[in-house]
Amino acid sequence: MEQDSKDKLRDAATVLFADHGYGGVSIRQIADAAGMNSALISYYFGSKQGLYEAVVEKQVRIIDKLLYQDMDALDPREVIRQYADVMKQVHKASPVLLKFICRELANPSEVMGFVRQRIAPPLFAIMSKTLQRGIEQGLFRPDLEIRPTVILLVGMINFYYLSHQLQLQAIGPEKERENEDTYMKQAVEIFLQGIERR
Amino acid sequence: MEQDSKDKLRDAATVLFADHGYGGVSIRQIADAAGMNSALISYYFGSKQGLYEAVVEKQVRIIDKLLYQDMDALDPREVIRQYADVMKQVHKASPVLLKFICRELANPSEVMGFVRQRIAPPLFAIMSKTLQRGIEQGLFRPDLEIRPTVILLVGMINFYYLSHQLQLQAIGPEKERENEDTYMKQAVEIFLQGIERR
DNA sequence: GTCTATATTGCGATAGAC
DNA sequence: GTCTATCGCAATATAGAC
Repeated sequence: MEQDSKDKLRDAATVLFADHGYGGVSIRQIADAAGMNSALISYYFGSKQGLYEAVVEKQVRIIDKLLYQDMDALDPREVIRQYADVMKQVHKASPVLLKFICRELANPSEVMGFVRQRIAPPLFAIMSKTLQRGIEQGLFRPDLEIRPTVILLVGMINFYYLSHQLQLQAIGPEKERENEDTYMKQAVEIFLQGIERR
Repeated sequence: MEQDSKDKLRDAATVLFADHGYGGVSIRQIADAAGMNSALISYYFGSKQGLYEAVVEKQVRIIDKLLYQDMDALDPREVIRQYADVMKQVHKASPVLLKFICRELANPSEVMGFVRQRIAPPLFAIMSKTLQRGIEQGLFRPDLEIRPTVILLVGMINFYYLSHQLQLQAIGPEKERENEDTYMKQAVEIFLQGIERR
């Protein structure tokens, strides 16, 4: 049962850290949620921080697996559409990921800078290249500034999921099935029309 | 000196809470940073939580003051341009605001849901109305879904500031003066071209 | 591998002197 | 209005039994 106990602890910790942050959760709460003893955290992970690192490590692996596929051969517009689609999968595969990212935006070293080091750079590299190709092919406006445009694209795609965490239904009924598909489709459309050469 | 001490405590707390979150800071750290005694926090604010509420209250007041002006008479495109401009001012007036918002996105009730209750609703109301007007005037694509488009706009504008907190320079040199003005100008341009009726 | 028990540290809050 | 001293509690981590 050794691996089983370790996994149970890490899985329970993932949810609790996502919801309450590193400092907002005690090892006893985590152990209780996992149905284990708190001493096992030191045993398996060395310390509370070691456990946190194990949690983050697993989140990063989910992204790596989904995000970094070959996209160089595709039409640049298709890469952008596919990015939106992959992010949908990422957030579905790991509904808590965004909470960790938010925490890190608020405090880039809550425990370690995993977004800054492991997530953002490869993503920005891919997208910069894609925009550059689109400009060279005459698809996109030649006056586009690459970096701001990448930030814009990434923000557009991900902010939808951020806004969801706010439970904003109260401000106006979310229309029937006005769901992530509606949003993504329209966001990508607006972005592509917005950067199109004309 | 009474008001002075109170202000010093709240100001020191603002920075620390922004950087480390509510649970990540002790009242003793706050008092030290303010050059005051920790007992004064209870004296002035009743409790640590009372102090946190005072900090948030002040942040909300900064936004209220800048954001909610009359915009009904303007060209809808102009409202969008002005929104980008006001957000520039907001983030300049309160560089820590975004950290509080991020924390609340990660944990909608760190201590209280001020974004959900006090910031988001009026903003969404204004922008929904503006888009609606633009569609009626034939300026914007009639097939726009209002709600997703508002989320898109708000995300676009604010994600730039979020990305700044990541200190992403390493991923490629930030070009000379490729600053917030460049970003805002281009983001608004792309958005407006993207939602334009054609 | 898992438990109990505990050592140690730091927390928020307050009583009371000045 | 500000300080010192301290109470009571909960935290992490660990020693040692099983």
